[in-house]
Amino acid sequence: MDKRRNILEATSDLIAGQGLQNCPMSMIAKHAGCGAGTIYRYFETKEDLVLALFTELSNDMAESCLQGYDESSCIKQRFFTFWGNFYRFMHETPRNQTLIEQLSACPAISQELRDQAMDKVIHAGNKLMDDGKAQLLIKNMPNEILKTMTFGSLMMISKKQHMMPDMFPEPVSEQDLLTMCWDAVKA
Amino acid sequence: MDKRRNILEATSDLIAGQGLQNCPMSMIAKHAGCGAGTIYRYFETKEDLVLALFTELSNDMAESCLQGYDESSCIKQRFFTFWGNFYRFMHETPRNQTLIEQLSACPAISQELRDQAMDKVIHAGNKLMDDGKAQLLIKNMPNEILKTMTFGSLMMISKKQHMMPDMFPEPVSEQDLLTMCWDAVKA
DNA sequence: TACAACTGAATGAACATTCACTCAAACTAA
DNA sequence: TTAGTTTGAGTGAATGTTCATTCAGTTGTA
Repeated sequence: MDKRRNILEATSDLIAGQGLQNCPMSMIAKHAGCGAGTIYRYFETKEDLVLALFTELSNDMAESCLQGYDESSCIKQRFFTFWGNFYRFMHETPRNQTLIEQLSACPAISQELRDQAMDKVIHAGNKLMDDGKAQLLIKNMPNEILKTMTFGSLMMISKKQHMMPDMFPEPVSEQDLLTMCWDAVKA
Repeated sequence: MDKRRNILEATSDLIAGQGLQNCPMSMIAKHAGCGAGTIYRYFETKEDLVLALFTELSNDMAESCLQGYDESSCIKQRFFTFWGNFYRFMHETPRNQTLIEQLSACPAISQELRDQAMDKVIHAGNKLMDDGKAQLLIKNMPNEILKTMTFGSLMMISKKQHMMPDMFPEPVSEQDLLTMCWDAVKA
């Protein structure tokens, strides 16, 4: 009986399925099983709704990334756990992948909010990189570069697998992907 | 006096500046210095206009990537030339970066057209990867993975530098970025 | 009854597209 | 040459559509 939940779920499904442009409030209402006006009892505007969705998704991602992440493990182990979690979050639930993609291109979401949300995910990543550099296991480069390159390659590979599965006839090994990322950043 | 040219240029500027959503035909017409109706003498629909822009941009990118690319050089040299060209195309002309970003999220551009356009760019990349694997210099993995990961990381890093310059107080060395990519794919 | 939650038709704004019109250049016939 | 005629690029107000948002009315519940 949680209408707010229904509305957020419906919005997720529709944005992931049709794209942000092609999901009018009327359609969201229909999928959520309520009238269009009801949405406005829970969200002031459509922009508000999209923002709430983005915030929720970011939190989910942050939580996923830190599952089983143990800061007392060795650097390589931490790297594989953290980015493996991230990759699976995108890859096992393609809806997440598409949502992040769509919402990232949405002008309603300010760069500030985007950073703030992403920072939750990548904050632990900063410490990981710093520790790795201190142990001379990771290239001595700005964290922003190390993180962005890893993030970008995993994001793109999961996107492409999702959008063009034909191009990957044999399943792609997560280990192999993470090893490529590790090779890129390791000293 | 080339109206078509003017219209394409105006569209590029506006999409890069305001985003695809925020550039109505009326605004494009104004910037191109013509009436709204005139655009329809050159492009059947707005979608058509956007498609033409995307095709043109893809061709530019393909041409850029192959500048000074010599297939008789060694693998590492070819890798650095090819992907260095790609990175500079994005990085030196942020408009290109933003345009690719905006147009990639546009549902009007079919996955098919996108691949076709991208393939022009990355076709030479396939041979590069195959040659590299034959010489045991590059990891024995599907080309699609090797290319997508490299493409993704360079794309993301140039995007982030463009959108959030504050996060990169010191200039980022192109050599360092390419070395990271090379380390990721090398055997 | 009162009150909150809910509904979906109605409203108005934004926008792609159309089309009746303008006018300068090209062409023709004298 | 020149007056008359045709052509078609160019124009922008008008049209029709798509939506976000509102609100008068309905339903369910205490």
